[in-house]
Amino acid sequence: MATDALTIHESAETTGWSPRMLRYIERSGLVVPARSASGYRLYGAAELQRLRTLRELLERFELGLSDVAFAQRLGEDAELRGAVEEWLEAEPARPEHVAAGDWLGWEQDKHQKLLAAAATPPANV
Amino acid sequence: MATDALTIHESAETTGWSPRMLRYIERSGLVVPARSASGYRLYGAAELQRLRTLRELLERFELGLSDVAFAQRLGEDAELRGAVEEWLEAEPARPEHVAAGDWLGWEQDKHQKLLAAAATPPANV
DNA sequence: GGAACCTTGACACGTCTCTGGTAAGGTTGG
DNA sequence: CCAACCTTACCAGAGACGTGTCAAGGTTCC
Repeated sequence: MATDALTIHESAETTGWSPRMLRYIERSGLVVPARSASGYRLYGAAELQRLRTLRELLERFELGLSDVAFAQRLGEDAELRGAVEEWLEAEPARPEHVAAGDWLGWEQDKHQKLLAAAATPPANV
Repeated sequence: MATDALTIHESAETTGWSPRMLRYIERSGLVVPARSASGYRLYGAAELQRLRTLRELLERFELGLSDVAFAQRLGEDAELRGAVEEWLEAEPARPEHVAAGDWLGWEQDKHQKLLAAAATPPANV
């Protein structure tokens, strides 16, 4: 039945994660494999790739699974994203070269940031 | 600006945080107050407001300081943001062809639908 | 039918987050 | 000068995160 779908142990070997962690990652909502009729996890090529890149991502930036999970939540929950964005935009006294308003512009669409160009950050204190 | 700047204890009282937490929040990079010549923390009106809204933000969405800190990091580190964004954009469990081995266990993903209908129509491949 | 898988659930341990303390020492202002 | 602030630094404890392991029970397949 399963064409190229791997079981959890096979997936573990090819991705570098442990079976335990694959279940944990699934629980955290980051990589959710399909299931066979009897409930076995089936990891397809997409999931496997995702698991490998996830590994790289975490190591490269020293992130935790919870960080990526939160980022995902940000991408899914517009209300949350808006609230966080709003809070962060009220940058108090941290003058970096940060473009306020643009940053969380993921979920691609276009690059029409009307407000970014208009409002100029205040003369910092 | 020495006029309306509060000390850490005063700020604690007006924001609801404890002095201890104000230092912790500063350490996490979320609200960094100015310092007096001798090193005393000086919270201005902007910081105080930020602290209050931070409180609301955390409670309203059940976030942790680390979550907001990570969001801030996302906003500042373009490379990180790009990497995370890229990872998230890769289709996670969007089964078009996965529907072959259909299983009944596909349950949650509830608010995904709700929010999809609410505000973020795009987000496709 | 039995070996070799898979599933969920639970115990466990180290580390981190979030808070609160306490201690040792500098600042401030009456 | 001294009380009342402030500072940093460390101990502590509940809870979450990241893993491993083990148990009891279904599936698969030869």
